[in-house]
Amino acid sequence: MVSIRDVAKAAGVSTATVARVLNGGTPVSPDRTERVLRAVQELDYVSNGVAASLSRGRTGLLGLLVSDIANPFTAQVARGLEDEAVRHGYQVLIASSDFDSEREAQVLASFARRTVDAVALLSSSGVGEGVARLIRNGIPTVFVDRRPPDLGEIPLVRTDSLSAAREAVRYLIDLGHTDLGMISGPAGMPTAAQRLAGFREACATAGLVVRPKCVREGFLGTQGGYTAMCEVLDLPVRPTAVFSFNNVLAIGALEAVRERDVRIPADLSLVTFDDTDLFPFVDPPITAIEQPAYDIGAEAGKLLFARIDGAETAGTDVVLPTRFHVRGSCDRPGR
Amino acid sequence: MVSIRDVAKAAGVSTATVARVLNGGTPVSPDRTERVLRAVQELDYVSNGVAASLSRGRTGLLGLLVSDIANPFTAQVARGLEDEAVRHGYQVLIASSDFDSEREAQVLASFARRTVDAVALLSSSGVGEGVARLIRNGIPTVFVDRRPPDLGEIPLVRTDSLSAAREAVRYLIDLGHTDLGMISGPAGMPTAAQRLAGFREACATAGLVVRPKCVREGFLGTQGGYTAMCEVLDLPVRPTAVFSFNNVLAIGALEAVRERDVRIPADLSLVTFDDTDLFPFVDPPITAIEQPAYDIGAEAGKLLFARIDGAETAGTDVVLPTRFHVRGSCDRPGR
DNA sequence: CAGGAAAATGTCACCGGTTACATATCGCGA
DNA sequence: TCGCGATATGTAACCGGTGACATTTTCCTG
Repeated sequence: MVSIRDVAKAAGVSTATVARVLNGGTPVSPDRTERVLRAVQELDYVSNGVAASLSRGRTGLLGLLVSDIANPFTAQVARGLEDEAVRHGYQVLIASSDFDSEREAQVLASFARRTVDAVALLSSSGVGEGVARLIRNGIPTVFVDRRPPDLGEIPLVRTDSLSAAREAVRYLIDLGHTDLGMISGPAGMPTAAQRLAGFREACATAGLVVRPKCVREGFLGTQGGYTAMCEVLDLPVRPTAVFSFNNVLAIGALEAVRERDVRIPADLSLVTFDDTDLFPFVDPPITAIEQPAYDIGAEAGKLLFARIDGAETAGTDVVLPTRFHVRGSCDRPGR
Repeated sequence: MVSIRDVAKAAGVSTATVARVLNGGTPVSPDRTERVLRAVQELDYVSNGVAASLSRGRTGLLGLLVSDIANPFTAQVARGLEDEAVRHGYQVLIASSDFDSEREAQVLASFARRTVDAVALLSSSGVGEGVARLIRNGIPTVFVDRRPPDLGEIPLVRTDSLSAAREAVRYLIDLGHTDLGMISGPAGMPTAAQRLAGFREACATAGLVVRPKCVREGFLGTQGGYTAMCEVLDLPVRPTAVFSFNNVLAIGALEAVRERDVRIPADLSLVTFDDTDLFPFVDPPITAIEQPAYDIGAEAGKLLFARIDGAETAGTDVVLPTRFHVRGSCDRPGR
């Protein structure tokens, strides 16, 4: 492996001069500059970033902990974060946890060991100790989409789940529905709690009673949505409208619906959090709440780089707007 | 920042002993082991992975260059690769190139600088010089899905695009279609060439003439699919069936179809490469060729770790099977 | 042409683990 | 008790840039 010393020797200069030529900063005479560049060329020298990181105390790495990078929402967020990172000369280390808190802890520990310069967290549970260590080590951290309750001082980038859910459910209620159900997310997940709260609020405001059996906590993945929807549809009396926690669960829910020959929207109205390119083309087109996933990621990146550049970001929550797409999956009940 | 020397001092041992306790290998007396562990605990010591990487000459990083991590196929591949990486104690550095060859070159250069232990390439163009440098530096490399023509010796993990396309198109022909169109991908992309070749082969075998105007080269993104499909649909005589290069283009194509009130499958049959969770629920359900994206990523990982472990992998191409899902987007022509 | 500041360049300690090698310690048989 | 191999432990060079500081060169002023 050819090192900076080899280049220095070949060019007949000191390592410092080589570094100066390559990294800029202090000027170097044209003559030497050229000699160095030629040596670099001839030796096919590639500077060792690991050594540079060690010396500088900066890795140029951003850690991103997600539950599953294959989830479209997550992937969009990742992309937004990455673009922001690239803008600052950074790269992104992505790790999926599958909502496994042990795995989460491992990932955070590994981020700490690698001394990533900042961490974005888009995952599930508390990960308390892991995050605590990041904080202790002064690694800028931001939560994305959701944040454990006990970590309020760390910034969060999110959408207003509660209001968005409330509005969507109100839309159902305004259509005339009085018996609503929800395919919710895992109880421990803050966004699940918020969307459920929005659902309940809207119902309560309208004076509607929510039957407990109509609210199913789906574990994540399409399978969870399927199971939950099955339970709802197999009730002796079905609700006339269902609100889904996210698009993945909604897809599972659609499977259950199809399996039972339930007609949407005639027999059942459906609204879901999270939009998808294909929802407009589903039979019927799915009414959905769109989250600006890309922007969420980008915003998280901005926050992190602000911190890296020395700004104080504690307590800075960023709330991005949602968009409600009314399509064809809802109708008045009893049609 | 507390270092191994601090721990050594606190425990009253040498740094070597600390390293031995933490990394295993040579045994350490129980007494000292305990003192070290306590010191680690008390000082909240986190080993510096950068220093370790420099010293060991291994980073435990896998570089993954993709065109866009937000693409569902890509994200699945990434996930497969990541799971394999985790199994080996590795993490994945993901970078998107947006098919920009300059960006690709930058990413590869940065992978080289970071001395990632291996690289998986799922991107577009030649990236010739960048890849050449990886090879020169002995960094194990694998292509995923597609490989530039001049780099045959580097292993590739893929599906058999050509046959899959041929079979799908034959399915259309067997339905009675004689005037077929294709929304193809960018000409430079090997998979685009292969799928197009499969399309042409099937047509040729059946003695069908493909009208040049019916084959549109869509640049990528839904927008590209939309534009291409518009051009096809605006022909004086429309083909009766269209084969789409991938699911993203297909979504764009669906937009064009909807805009023009073309009925699928009555007026137009549609088949696309790449499946999606939602295709079964689209109106009509989309007939599609599924690629085992996750497995492709996992397989790529296996190949890389085999190389890292010293195996010779040059020339080892892995071809994974596709699955053809017949749904509702195709019918006999003229119905 | 001396003198001195500015600009260019060189030297080298340092970042923090790792590991080859040297040294110390222990156990056991003679 | 001595001696030797086996085992445990310590020492320090090394990985490859970086950048503070020292030194040299350049160039301008008087």
